[in-house]
Amino acid sequence: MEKKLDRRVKYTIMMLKDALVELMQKEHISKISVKALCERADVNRSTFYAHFEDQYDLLHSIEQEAMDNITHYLSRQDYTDNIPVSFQVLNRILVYVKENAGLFRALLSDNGGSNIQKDILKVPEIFDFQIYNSQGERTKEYLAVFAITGCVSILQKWLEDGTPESTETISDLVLQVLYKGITSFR
Amino acid sequence: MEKKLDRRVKYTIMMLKDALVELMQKEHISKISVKALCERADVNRSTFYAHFEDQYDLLHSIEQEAMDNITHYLSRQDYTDNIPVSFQVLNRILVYVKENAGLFRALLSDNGGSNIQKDILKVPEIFDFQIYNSQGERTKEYLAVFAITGCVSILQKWLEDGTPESTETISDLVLQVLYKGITSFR
DNA sequence: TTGAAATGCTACACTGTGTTGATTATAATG
DNA sequence: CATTATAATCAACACAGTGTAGCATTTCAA
Repeated sequence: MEKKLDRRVKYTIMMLKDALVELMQKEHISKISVKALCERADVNRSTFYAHFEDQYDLLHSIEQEAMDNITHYLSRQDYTDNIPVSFQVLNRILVYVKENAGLFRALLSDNGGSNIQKDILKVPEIFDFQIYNSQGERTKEYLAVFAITGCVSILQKWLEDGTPESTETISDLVLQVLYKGITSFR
Repeated sequence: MEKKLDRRVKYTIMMLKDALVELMQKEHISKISVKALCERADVNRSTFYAHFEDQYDLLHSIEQEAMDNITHYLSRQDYTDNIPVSFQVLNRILVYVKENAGLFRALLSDNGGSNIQKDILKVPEIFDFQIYNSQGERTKEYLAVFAITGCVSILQKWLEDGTPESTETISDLVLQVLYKGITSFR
């Protein structure tokens, strides 16, 4: 962790992050130039390069911050259930996501680059696949990527459409399709 | 459909497509300059602009061609089973994908931009969700994106790792996790 | 063989990049 | 408040990729 006591630095970085999230609502990260980003944030381009290498570096910083918030958000939970992800945990995440819909709409959309999906996969507090020890290692890996991308895609659509359903509705939907499969909806 | 009888045009476009697929094995489409692409393809930059607007235009053309091949590949199938996607259909796709592993590794990887996933979603021959008419429209949409992205992510991993498993193994895995959920693997 | 079309070649203005050094503005400290 | 440290701004720079244009050259199809 870095110490950023200086108000100027915090303000600059905040402006840059907000600007990137805004721009990423409409266009892909690769199409966002450092120049346009700085103009939107009203920050000098030299200042940008003093803090980040490029847009992707800034985006990664935003993703990191979001992931830290989520993990911290989940730090005090109980692991009583013997399932990869519980309703309680999932719904708590969704509440946080919905509260920061703009941010996650940018991070999870096609405009992001989908790096964050792999980060989510690595958070053991969310998905616990150790209970599938009877399966081979590769099968577990396949199940993991299937589960996380499937869930994230539902969140993507949910966010793109303006989170019309409640977090509980989405949580139930995700858990049912994940555990029981799509045929359980017949 | 356009007619491209001239050998020169076909050769040029083939070289460009091959070059882009090659470059996309290692770097994101946004990082591939038209200049580098043309150098790799040994095609003049002016010639490139005579056919395509930019890298993305060329990529879209490649995706289109691949989708056309898949749909044509599936044109003569029987719809006897009452399920969204049958083993027969899925396995036939996987055979085609495995035969063109390099191409689909590029198209389906993070280096692509994941446009093709939405194209796949629109092919009614692959996923038939009409049998879920008892469900609400939004639920069906959620199930569809969940199914397609989950399946594609498995294919991505399969391709990245060099398609070590047989097409039948992957087909079985996909259908089981899709229909019965991950808990069926306990 | 010949006309048509595709490709190659060169040059051009334009834009964004990443860096540098000097200057201004502002935060932190005693 | 005054001093010091440092962050942000500004102007300028070389560099690279873009998209376009005109003209020369090569290749194809008839």
